[in-house]
Amino acid sequence: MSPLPSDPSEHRSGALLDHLARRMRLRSESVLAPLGLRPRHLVALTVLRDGGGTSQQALASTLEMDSTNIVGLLNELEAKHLIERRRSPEDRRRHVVELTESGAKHLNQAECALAGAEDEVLGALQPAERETLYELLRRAASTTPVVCTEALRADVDRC
Amino acid sequence: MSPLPSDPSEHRSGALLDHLARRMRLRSESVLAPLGLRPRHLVALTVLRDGGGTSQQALASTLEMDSTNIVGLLNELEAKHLIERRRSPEDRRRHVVELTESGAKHLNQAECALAGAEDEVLGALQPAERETLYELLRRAASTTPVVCTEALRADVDRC
DNA sequence: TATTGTTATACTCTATAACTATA
DNA sequence: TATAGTTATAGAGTATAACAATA
Repeated sequence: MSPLPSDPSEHRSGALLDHLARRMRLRSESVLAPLGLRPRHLVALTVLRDGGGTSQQALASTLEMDSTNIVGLLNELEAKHLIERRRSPEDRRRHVVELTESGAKHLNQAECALAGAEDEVLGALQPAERETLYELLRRAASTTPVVCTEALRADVDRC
Repeated sequence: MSPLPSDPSEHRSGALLDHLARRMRLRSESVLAPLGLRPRHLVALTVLRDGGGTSQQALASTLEMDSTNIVGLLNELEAKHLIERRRSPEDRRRHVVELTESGAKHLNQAECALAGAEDEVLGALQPAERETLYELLRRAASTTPVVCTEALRADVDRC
């Protein structure tokens, strides 16, 4: 029993994505707990490593999270000295958020620890297939889709 | 800026899965709201369509959700007459949960409506690539991974 | 005694609104 | 007036514990 659409012509990936992400998250929580981190922390650290110093608003936009939740998230990471907040010299309203050296180290350690969780969740796929999956996910995630709720709502009328 | 590991040899898909699933979920909520459904409902309906009549415990195991949350979820779906609960004749403790005709119809309608959301989130991929992605996700989801928290926790020591 | 389902409850995650400071 | 960040708070999602019915 698994969440697959019965009509092969449909092939909606949404439910599958949701399901696998949940499985991965449940296992990641166990793996990251000893490090004092949660999956959400890891996503933020990853973005900061690859995106460099950005404002909190830019971070909120990238993660599609409410900026109020970014505050608490960064507070926790800052308390662990994994990130740093500096006032931007150009615009003193902005906080430039950057990964610390310790943050980068902890991120690498966490990613290594997560290999086991991923092996478990993606165990049905061979290494080459996992690589393909990674590449597809990476490309899909690299674009920031335009949010247009009204247009999406209208879609339901077609059905 | 996007959540990609910087070291190509790592290729951890966990954060990417989390990120894309979140994007999909945010859009799905908008699409499903007019139908009175939420993403979680759709996952359950999909499993029921493909898995046939199962007990609530089996459903909890498949979805890796706590069984107490299954109760509320099914209550909502039953109130909308999208699923039915029947006492199992063999074991009167069990509730056999099945999709109603109306439930199957609403599920198809919802999946059709979700096409727009998926187009938005997976817009960077071509149709053939989306098909590949779907197939990989489907195969990964079709196995129920063994939950072994202790073994996972031990992984962190390697890093 | 063990299992299925349920209720009650607490805890976490997330979003909305109002506030401060800078522009 | 508008923007970046923060705080307070309410809502949804989830898990833990105790219970009822059945095996």
